[in-house]
Amino acid sequence: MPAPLQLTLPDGSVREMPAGTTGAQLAASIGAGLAKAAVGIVNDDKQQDLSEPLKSGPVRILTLKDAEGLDIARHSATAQALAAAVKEMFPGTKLAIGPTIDDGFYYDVDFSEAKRPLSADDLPALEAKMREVLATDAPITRELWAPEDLKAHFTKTGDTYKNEIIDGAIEKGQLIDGKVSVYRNEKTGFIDLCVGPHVPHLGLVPASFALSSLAGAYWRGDSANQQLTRIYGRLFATQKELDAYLHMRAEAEKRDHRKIGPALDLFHFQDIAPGQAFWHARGWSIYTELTNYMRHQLDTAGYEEVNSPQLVHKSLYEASGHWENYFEDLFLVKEEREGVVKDIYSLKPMNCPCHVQIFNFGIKSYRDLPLRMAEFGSCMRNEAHGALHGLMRVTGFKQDDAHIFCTEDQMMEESARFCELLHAVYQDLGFTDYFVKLSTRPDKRVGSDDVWDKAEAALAEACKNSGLGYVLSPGDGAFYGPKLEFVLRDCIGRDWQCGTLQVDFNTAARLGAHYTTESGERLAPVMLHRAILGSLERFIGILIEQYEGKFPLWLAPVQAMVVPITDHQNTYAEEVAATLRHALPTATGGLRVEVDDSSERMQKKILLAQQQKIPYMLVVGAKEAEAGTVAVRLRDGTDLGAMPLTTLTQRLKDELSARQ
RNA sequence: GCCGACAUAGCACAGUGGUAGUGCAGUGGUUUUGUAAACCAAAGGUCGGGAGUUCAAAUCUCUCUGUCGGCACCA
Repeated sequence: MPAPLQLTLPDGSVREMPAGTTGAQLAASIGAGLAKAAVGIVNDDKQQDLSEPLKSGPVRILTLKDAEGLDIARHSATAQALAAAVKEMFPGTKLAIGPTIDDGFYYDVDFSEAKRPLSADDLPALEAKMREVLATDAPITRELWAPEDLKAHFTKTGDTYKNEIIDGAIEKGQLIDGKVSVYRNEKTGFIDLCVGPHVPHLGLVPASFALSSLAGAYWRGDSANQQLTRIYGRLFATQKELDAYLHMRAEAEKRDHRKIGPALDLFHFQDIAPGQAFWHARGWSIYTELTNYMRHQLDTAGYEEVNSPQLVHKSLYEASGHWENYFEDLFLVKEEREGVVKDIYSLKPMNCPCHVQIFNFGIKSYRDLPLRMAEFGSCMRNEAHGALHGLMRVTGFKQDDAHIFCTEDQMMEESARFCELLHAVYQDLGFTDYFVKLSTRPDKRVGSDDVWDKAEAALAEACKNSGLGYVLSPGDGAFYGPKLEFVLRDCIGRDWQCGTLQVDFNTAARLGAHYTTESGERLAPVMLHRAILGSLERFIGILIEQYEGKFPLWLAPVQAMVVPITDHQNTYAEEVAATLRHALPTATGGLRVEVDDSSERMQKKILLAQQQKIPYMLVVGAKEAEAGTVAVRLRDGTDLGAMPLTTLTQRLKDELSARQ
């Protein structure tokens, strides 16, 4: 007689059950309600099916209220309902993989041998079919198959991608006693390869889901492979949560910088210059303020600003390695004479090789290091067309770019100082929840492994010293060195690299940069490539979404709108505007004040200023003109009442310096 | 670049083979107004570009460009 199980419940109590007890039996022994709601169980820190026997140790029964339980339901929805529905409605399709994601699930399916491709119009019917499958409440049972038998099965059903997954599992030694787990729908016999767990019966998958969109996706994430059709779905425990999620998405889309930007007259895009913003006066004032702010920050931190050429001979990029690594993305300019190409130049795709040229001018000694060289240089990259995305991913952009030339000994301190500066800047700009990615050596790279070891260790150490937690992203480094990426999130949850710190032991040496050490040796300096905002375009895109266009006073394109009540106050309004413009300096000149002298009624003028998200509305009527005051109304509707201009100026001055 | 979709007035949209529409914005006029939309009028379009089918194309087909959702890429 095997020893009974000792099961520790989440409340700390211990329950003794006979050996062989399953999760389902445990749930039933606790309560009928729990038994009905259970979708899986965590036993001994491992998720498993309710049908599996338990081991002694901690147990936690999962329902849709647990994140893991919801994940199981999402998993069953895609693998058992969506997959089965696709196979039934579209003969000839081949199933690939169907994992869960943050808000739901997707399934990748090969439609190349189906009668026609899947279109978004098919989603409602597909979703209805899923609901039919779920409504059968079919039991889902786990089975272990010999790999060869299972491969024969999938060969028969045409799902040959599954066989590749099985082969991969064999290779990685992931079999369970030489077998592979599958899940079977007991009513239809549909079988999907899966490690599980799954809900015990389909009735437990909530009806609160929706197929949301279609996309292309490469098999195994490799563009050399077949492209599959990815079907996305969202699933939550209750309809209320699904509705709340969809509502949140709809609200988030209103913050989209691609909508707000043109609506606020900040910038626009046009076919004649894909991926390059036309910056309007109002958008450019933000650009100017931000650049000016960064310039001050860099100056204080001991950087010197330079400017390098726009169009550079290809030999520089051949020497740096960029020609080989990014040839496709260079904008080339051919110099032709009488039909013969004499020379090829490239629009500058990044500043670093040019900065090395400046470094190389004259002999450098260890006394010159660290040398911090900054440039708000204009760069052009011919990005893959499908990659372009508003201001976030563009072909033409400027960065708050700088390269720190330093000795190996100085590298750590410089990295720490950079992380500190970045943090201070992000705080000023209202970003506190950025996250950090450490991207390590890619397959295609230059330099020896021990140099990479050193560079990667330096970045990890820098994070540690600055108290930054990071996510490791293996293989995502630049070809010349590893990098820290400082990532910000846009309104619809997409992540964008903004700041970066890269340790480069290769480029300086490749381009012949060196300095004389104390002992008279000639050594190549270490280069730290770093940016805080990253692409100004991208950063402004993020800022627009962060503030929903309601910029803090110092960044606001129009900082105050003077609203005369009748045209008798137009002259006074102009005087007020002129006084304020002269009273307070900004990066674009004086305070950015406009007067709405249109013949609209005041109510309409306020509405328009509000829609333009102008922080201050200064209403002037006969009373104000008489008293030499303005009636101050804020963007949020607050009425501060009438005040003398000097009071207002002080208030604005304080607000500007606080950058709020 | 790849898969799927989309492109109609400045903006938001309607129009599925037979005379190109609505609202807002813009323009002209009237109104002189106290904290989120005054009134009237006229105007505004090579229906993204090109080719084709048809008596006839915004509408169907092909192609190019751009955009959107993803994938891949991101120095």
